[in-house]
This record gives sequence, structure tokens and C-alpha cells, in this order.
Amino acid sequence: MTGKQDRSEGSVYDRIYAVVTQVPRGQVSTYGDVARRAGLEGRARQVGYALHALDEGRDVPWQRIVNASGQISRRGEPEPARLQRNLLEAEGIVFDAHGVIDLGRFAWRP
DNA sequence: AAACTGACTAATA
DNA sequence: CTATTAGCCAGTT
Repeated sequence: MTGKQDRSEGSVYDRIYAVVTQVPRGQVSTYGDVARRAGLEGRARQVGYALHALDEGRDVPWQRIVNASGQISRRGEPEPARLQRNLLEAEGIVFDAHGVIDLGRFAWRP
């Protein structure tokens, strides 16, 4: 092992994962929103970066995070995007004809 | 240590 | 609608 520092919680990623895990089934959240809840307002990119680096072993519902337009990101890779959509629809999320989620209805608002 | 990268957002044109 | 600009910053090379 490379012996990375093991901050039980100073790690930006762990905080992001913790927030994402709190998103209830059947609801979605945006990168900016997750960043805000993780105490990282204005750092939405870091949220996306964290999810990109996410491991399969984690029980983080990464699929519940979409961009501020209510659309699935990663358009360069349509296949994983399709998987994400599939997972969300299985949870009850509805996409319109343009593949957009109505955030006013499905966005997680605790 | 400096450059590069990137699942983003908002504002502007 | 598309394109551009700017802000943001951890991780990788």
C-alpha cells in the first residue's frame, strides 16, 4: 500500500460520499447541492471528481447525482450514462422526452 | 514543484 | 438553443 494519510474525516472525498449516501431512494441531488452539504460550496467539480474516483465496493448511490440542468452527466460515455438512467428509473425517477429530470419534483430537499 | 485534468455551475453573448 | 469566460480546487503526471 502506498500508505496514504488516513484522516478519518478531513478527506474531501469521504465527506462527499457521506452526503451522497444520505440521498434517499427515489430522489436526486445535484453536484453543487452535494458540495454545499459537504461544506464545499462552490466546488461542484470536486464532487464530480470524487464520484469518478469512486470504487465499486462503496455503497454510494452515485446515480442519484445529476447536474444542475437535471440531466445525467458523462455525455462522452453514453453507456454508463444509460446505466445511471436505468437505475434512476428503477427508483421511480421520471425523465421527460429530453432526458431531463424535473428537479422541482425529485430533487432531495431535506 | 509546476502543469495538466476534470461525473460542475453560473453568467454572459 | 450553442459558445465562451470565469471560478473552483483535489488528484495525477
